[in-house]
Amino acid sequence: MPQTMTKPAPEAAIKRQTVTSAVADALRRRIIAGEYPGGHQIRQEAVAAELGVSRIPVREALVQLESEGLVVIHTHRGAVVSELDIEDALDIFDSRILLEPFIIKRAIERAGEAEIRNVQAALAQYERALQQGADPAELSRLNWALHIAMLAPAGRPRTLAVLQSLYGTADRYMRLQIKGKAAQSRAMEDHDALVAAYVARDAVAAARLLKEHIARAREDVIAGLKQTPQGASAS
Amino acid sequence: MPQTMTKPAPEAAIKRQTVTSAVADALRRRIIAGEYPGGHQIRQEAVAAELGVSRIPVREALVQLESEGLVVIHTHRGAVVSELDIEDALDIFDSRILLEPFIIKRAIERAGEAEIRNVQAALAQYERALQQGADPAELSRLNWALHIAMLAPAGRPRTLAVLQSLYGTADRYMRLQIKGKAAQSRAMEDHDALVAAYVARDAVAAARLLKEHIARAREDVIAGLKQTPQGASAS
DNA sequence: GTTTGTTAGATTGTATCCAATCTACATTAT
DNA sequence: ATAATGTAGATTGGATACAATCTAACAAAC
Repeated sequence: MPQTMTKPAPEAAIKRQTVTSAVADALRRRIIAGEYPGGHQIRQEAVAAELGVSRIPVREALVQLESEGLVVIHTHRGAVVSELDIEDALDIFDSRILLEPFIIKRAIERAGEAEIRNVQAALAQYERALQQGADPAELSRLNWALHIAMLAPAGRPRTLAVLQSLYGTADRYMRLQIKGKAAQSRAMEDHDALVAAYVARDAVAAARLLKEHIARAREDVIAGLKQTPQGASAS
Repeated sequence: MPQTMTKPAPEAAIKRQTVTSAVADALRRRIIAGEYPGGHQIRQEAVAAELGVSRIPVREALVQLESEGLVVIHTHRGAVVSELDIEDALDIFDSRILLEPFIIKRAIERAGEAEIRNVQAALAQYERALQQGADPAELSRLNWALHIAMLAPAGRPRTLAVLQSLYGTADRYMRLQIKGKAAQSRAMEDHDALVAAYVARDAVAAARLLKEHIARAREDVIAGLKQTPQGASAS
């Protein structure tokens, strides 16, 4: 009998880069950076020519982005970068406030030493970037990486995917806030306290701090949306 | 200065049926019905030939389905129908338990007379179908329509979309349970009590009942998964 | 007998081309 | 002048064709 059992599931299968995913990354970056502001029409032909590919991968990338909530596709009329109004922001942040504290409690219960160290490393990386004055895109990426590091040990990949999508949708609108010095220092305090509770394995405190942290981010984004009703483009 | 012209969209824009969306519907139906069991490889060419279309809309439909969690696409190796294990089920139902009770509270606060009547109508339609012995697909559709009718007045379309996706992913595995007479009568009791609280505008009671209702569905699905480790195909 | 290299077939990824639909402008009738 | 209508250009949706990659079977070497 075959004792040389073929591995039933490698489980670390590499996700090879394809043109479609590369285009999706490029478009996502442009939308989040504000290069394509809300309401902007994305012309398939233009994107294809600019990136030196055909329109097929561009279209498939747009289908992906629509599922992420970044664009809306109207049949025969193309893809438009979706706009976030205050209701949408409340929608997104309320869901995060419900899901993330629950997940972090479970994560703390299940996190091993290695996971704890990952969280500390993610925090250190974030603060280092902050001190070095990294650009908002990098800061946002590292901020979310910290959240992921804290939440991932819960072993809830589907909920995590939902959260990632929600974060990505609101990300554009957090950039304006993330620049403010006041918001930066407050976020840093939040993170320090949160990671401290995490390392101490105080699940209840961590859940409460995370909830408050997200609530503050929500207020920041809403305040920003109120004074900037429509997405201002970044030249 | 534009004062408040944030809403130029008619908001009832029809979503014209395209071949891609038709293919997505067909594949979704087959997966949910168990015609394509978990682990089944979906061959683009075969689907295209069978539906009389080219492979392009099939590919775009698969990208959509991947975002819904129904399939997993491996580069150069095709799309495989995703399987639900017990961890996934817990993942999905825990998120629903967190989100739906919150949303229903908000919905009850904002529901008008017309929305209340919609809920009652959805319940009546569900129970009528149950008495007439409708097939599981129809029952599941009406069950979810009832949930949507109760949740929609909250005005949280993004959260609702998330819930729809979560429901759709677990839907396949609820079919087996939905056939059982015991589960059916219990679900009917749940629905009756829930809609009664909804009509009485008792938000707290409705949230509690909904939470318990989803928890019971979760237990049913988990029990089913335990005795049927892999998705059994429906001939 | 096991393992490694090779090669043919199958399957997916992408480019090119054609058809269907939309948008904008010009024309005409009221 | 205004509104309705028709037509041309632009843009997206879909089909066909080709290239890249994977899978599996087979041969050769240890």
